[in-house]
Amino acid sequence: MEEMGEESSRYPWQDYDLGFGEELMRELLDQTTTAPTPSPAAMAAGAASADNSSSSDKGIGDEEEGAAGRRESMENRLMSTVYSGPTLSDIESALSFTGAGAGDPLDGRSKYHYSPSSPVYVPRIYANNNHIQFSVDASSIWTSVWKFRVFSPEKVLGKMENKYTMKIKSCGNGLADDGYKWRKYGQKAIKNSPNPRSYYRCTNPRCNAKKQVERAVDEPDTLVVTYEGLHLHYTYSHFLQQQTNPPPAAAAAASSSKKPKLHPTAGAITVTDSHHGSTPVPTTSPPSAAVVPAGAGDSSGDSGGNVTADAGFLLEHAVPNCSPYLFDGGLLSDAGEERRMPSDAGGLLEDMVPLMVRRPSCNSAATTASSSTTLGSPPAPMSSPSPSTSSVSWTPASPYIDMAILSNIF
DNA sequence: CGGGTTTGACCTGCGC
DNA sequence: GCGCAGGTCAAACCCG
Repeated sequence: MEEMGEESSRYPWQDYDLGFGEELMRELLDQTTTAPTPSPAAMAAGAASADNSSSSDKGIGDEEEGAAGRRESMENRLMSTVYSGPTLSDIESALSFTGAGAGDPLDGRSKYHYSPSSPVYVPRIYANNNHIQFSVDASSIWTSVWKFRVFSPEKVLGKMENKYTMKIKSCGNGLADDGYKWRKYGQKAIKNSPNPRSYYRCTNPRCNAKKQVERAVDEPDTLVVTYEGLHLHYTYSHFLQQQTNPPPAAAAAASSSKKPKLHPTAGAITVTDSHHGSTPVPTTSPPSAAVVPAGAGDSSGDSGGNVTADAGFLLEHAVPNCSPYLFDGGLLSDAGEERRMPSDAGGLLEDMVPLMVRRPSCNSAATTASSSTTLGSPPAPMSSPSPSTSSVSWTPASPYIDMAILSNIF
């Protein structure tokens, strides 16, 4: 409790930058700011739906829906072509928990506000230079700082670039396992930084995903991880998961015998929350749902069913729920309809992005999204307060493929 | 022996 | 063109 006060002052907010082109950004902001309101309410409603599923997200009037629809359409346009980083709802979902009596350090510039009564966090959006910045109040949750940036559309589309950076609070020397196997192919001293940068490449031969890992200069216990490229295959964890979904114990046993040597010195990602304090999460094992079944990534025994998301990289296991706004339903889902890949997909292309980014199965009703080329995720209000819907339920039958991404690939 | 890491060399882009 | 810094390569090494 006390330490959280201290921690929260260190990381009162989690910001998400989207480096869109200026013009697009302006357009989006126009849409956003001129919308007759509802967004905050809608968002709050969506957020609140974690508890009172469904009814709240229907409370939006037609007028508001229209405005929201336009905005979402624009957002969809942007996001479907540019974005493949962590969705806001991913993060927000991960952050969701009750009883956050946080203050609001960004009141002046915020557009959407944290609702004290809401069990989850309501993102806010505001312009910051050439970036649209989202913030999720995380002051009383944990000390992790997430930050991602997607570069301008022209870069992304033109060069298949797809970068985003995250800061991950961790302890120990290890790296968080994000579900993929990485091979280190280089290390380089970086100017003005005492910490070397390590270069990793996905071990899958047909995948050119890469990541860079370095320690933050000012925060030695924070890892700065930059992902680049797209994964064209399942996560390692997913294969394990598919082994007939063994019971957790068996799965854990199986996984331990096959545990890949990813980062031998890995410590743990530690996320501190006001309820449980630091919760180290093993990072060397495949964080598969089979290994870390629903709830394993959670607060292990968190009676309230509140997700404390004690694994920085294991968000999908900790909190797979989705909420239906902004980067989630509005931006990243397909008109409220789950897009499913044929079940004979054969294990390809389920994961286009790292675990942290992906969205596990969201099976609830949808919001108003209209885009058909989205990354993502069937919108799902956070109707389930428990973290029970983890990647366990995310079977090959319901992968999410962004057609925009596919078009870039092929 | 296979797979991963280490590390110096090499390549490339960019600013001057 | 030159130098610098970041990114990549690949041989040597390590480890289970």
